[in-house]
Amino acid sequence: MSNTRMLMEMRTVLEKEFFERPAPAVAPELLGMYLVRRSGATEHAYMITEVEAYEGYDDRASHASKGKTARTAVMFGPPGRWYVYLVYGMHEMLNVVTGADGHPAAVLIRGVEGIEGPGRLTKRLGITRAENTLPATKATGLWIEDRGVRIAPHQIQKTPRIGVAYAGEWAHKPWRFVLDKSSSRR
DNA sequence: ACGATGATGAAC
DNA sequence: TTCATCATCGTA
Repeated sequence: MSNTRMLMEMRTVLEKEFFERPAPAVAPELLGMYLVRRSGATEHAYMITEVEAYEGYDDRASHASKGKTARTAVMFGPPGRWYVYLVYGMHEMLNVVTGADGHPAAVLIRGVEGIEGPGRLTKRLGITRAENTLPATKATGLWIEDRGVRIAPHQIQKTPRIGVAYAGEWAHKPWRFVLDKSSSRR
């Protein structure tokens, strides 16, 4: 079997260790990975194209900055679990918990190939708070796969996070990472 | 530019 | 128990 063929067929479910790092390190590496959804017999995979990092207690844009509560408890738990919450009374937001157990951090998945916007994404894939706290590292209902796509640094656009103007200095951190289609060829 | 729509956290 | 706020989106 050729090397190329092996790469093309590579399908590795991301493990807990992948997520056991600071969110700003994990987030850009999720670009090019595949969000995989199984509903009954059908399975769909979507390449991740837009993410945001929320890191630690001090990040005022993060829900964790208010401390551990019923909602945010999962952020304080082990890495590699889903954190799904409702915002504006109608949109479910999909996050993966990162960092060591006890350290609150997560990456918000804001977009995948063909679906722009965190609310649209969860609606299209049928993701709700029912997924909250479930592992993102088991190939059951919803998980993330490495399918061999490698993203070069010049294809990643860094910007401040969206919708966090209330967060003071933290609003300026360049912790939103977008896969830039126009720079995908060199 | 604005309203929808309900959970959350903090104040009372 | 009430209140302001919210990691957004569709319609105007």
